Amino acid sequence: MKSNLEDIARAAGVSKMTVSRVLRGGTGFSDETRDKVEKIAKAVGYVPNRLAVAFGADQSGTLVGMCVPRLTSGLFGHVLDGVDRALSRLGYQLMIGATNHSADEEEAWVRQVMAWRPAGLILSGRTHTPGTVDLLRASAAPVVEIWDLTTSPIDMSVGFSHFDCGAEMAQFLIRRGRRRAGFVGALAQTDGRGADMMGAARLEGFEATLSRAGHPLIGHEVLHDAPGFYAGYYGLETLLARQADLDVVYFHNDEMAIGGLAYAQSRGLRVPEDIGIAGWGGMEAASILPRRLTTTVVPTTAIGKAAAEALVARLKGEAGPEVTVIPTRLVPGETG
Amino acid sequence: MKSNLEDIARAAGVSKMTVSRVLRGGTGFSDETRDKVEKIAKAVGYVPNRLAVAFGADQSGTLVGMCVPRLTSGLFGHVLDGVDRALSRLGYQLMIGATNHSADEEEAWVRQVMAWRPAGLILSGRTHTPGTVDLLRASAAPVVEIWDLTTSPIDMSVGFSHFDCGAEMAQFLIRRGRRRAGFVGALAQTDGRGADMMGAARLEGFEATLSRAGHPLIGHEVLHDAPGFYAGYYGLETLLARQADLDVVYFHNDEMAIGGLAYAQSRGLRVPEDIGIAGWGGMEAASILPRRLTTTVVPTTAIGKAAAEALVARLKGEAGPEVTVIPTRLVPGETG
DNA sequence: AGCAAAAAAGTTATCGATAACATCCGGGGC
DNA sequence: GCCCCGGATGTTATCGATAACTTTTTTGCT
Repeated sequence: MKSNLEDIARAAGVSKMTVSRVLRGGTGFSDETRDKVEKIAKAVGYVPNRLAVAFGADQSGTLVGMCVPRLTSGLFGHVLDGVDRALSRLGYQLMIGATNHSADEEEAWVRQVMAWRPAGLILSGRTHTPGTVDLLRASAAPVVEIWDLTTSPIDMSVGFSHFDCGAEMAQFLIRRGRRRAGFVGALAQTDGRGADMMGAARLEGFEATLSRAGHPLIGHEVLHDAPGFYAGYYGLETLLARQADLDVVYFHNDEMAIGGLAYAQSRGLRVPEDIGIAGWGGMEAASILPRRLTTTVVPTTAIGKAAAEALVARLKGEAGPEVTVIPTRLVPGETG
Repeated sequence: MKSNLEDIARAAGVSKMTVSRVLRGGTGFSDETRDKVEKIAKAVGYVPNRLAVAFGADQSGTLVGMCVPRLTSGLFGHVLDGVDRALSRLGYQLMIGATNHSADEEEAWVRQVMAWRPAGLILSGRTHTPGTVDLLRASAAPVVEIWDLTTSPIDMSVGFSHFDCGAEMAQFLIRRGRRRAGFVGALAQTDGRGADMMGAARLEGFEATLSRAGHPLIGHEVLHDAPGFYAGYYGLETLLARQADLDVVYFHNDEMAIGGLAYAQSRGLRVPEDIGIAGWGGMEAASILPRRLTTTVVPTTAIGKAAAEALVARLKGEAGPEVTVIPTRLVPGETG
């Protein structure tokens, strides 16, 4: 059923080349020829073969690969949306993958995708295997690393500093009079190798700033579990069993913070009077809560959009920015 | 930097064909040749060119296109995750797109993707433009329609019946003694053409069952807004302004139901004593609530997995099931 | 009319992998 | 010694679009 340029050319009594020129809207043909070719192309339902075009050019031209840690993350869903809106409007196709927080899975994905000769890639995070870096450097495709900012990106970087997020939250909580802070985090899924803590830089920034202010971190609990509601609930339970005298707890993300909030309520602890709760990420659903969660809002869609735009600029030969900072915003709320 | 079979062949002193045979793990070469070729391929960092393979075969072989209404939807994020896990394990690549609830945008996306000659497609919903259907029928690629079940799918269908979801909820609420039900929904984004109500079949099933039971739907409010927390909040406000005597309200989804819950609380209405609230979808974050939301849980990941498996079965020439029903589950909760 | 210039159209080569077919070579059977 | 067989390897054609180039036709001008 599929027809190609030659079929149309034969039907129109012209050459393939003329058909190609007409359908790409170039010049070098008469109005009469154009009408005839366009009519036939429409009649036979011609669908161009990008495989052939891409193969001939030895690069896909309009294929962009994007890899995120998890497809089920609300935050990355919005990043993906920002990228998709910006790219699809310009005729690019998006090939996606998930690392499940494993650098090895990322390498496997990059290897698969490179076989399609993508025009560009968007990766999440700044930690990659040496094999991944080799693959990327060997190709001419521009790469945007999003989320964690890198001062020395492979190519380009769009995001924010997790360290600064943690530091800012520490400062804020100290200003609000908190003196005995704890932290509840989550481990990324292991993959044989040691598991990294997710958003570890946030804890570092938090801890360093607390120490500098003279009120060091009292305790922390890192769960080996998906960073969701239940991990927050049980994480706070475990942490308080060890350190009952905390006056504020900083959570890995809003879902976990909400879980912590639920635990505090179940124990009869008043928030924020008895204990403060702070999250991170700016989860939409947090607006469910009767009182606004103290958190850091991450402009996810803007990151996706900026990443797509930086990539496209580079693809068009313009000198895109090497590092784009998308500032996060601490939202005071009523729980911290 | 990129090398091809010929480079390796030259270095190894053999022909391209022999290299191809070795790297694909076939037969017809000596151990000595295999070792030499494999060593060189690794040394030069050979990455096969799937563009060339796909082009030669006149179909991509391992490229699957998937289109969802919104990338930011938590439910579809999980569907996407189910599909990705099932497919990436088998070496397929996933090309995604979003319709933003517009059949025309879906057609545009399908047209773009067909140019890549995908091995198969996964679409969401059963409403497509005639142009989309033509494109799909003209290609040999198998198509899985997910989410809404269709009795007459283009090819295959995996999902559940929205009508039945609505009907089941109506039965449940009547059993709980509700007699004056209302509904709050949301319009899909318009695209010039008339906007369809999202999940319209759910309202139909709800309404039909209520009528049959002798307690017809009293009122409904359909907002022209994203189906989120605020739409639920203001939707209930508007509905109650017109019909103050409702004893239960069924919402388009859990986000909206939670918004409705917030409005009820702000008005001093007791839930479920003064008014019942029911949602749909099984949003994870709903577990945040002090009392469990009455809702219908949709097994999103299972739908994605089943869709991927049905597609792969068809691609392997097996006769996959035409229609796969993934049952939803009504969760009673304490709000309805 | 004649001729140059521009417009319209055609030809050829190319991209990488692979199926299908062709060839080469050594060893065993007669 | 010759022939056949089969394992190892090489050769050719192919897929669709397009860049670069060439040829043909038309137009405009004197």
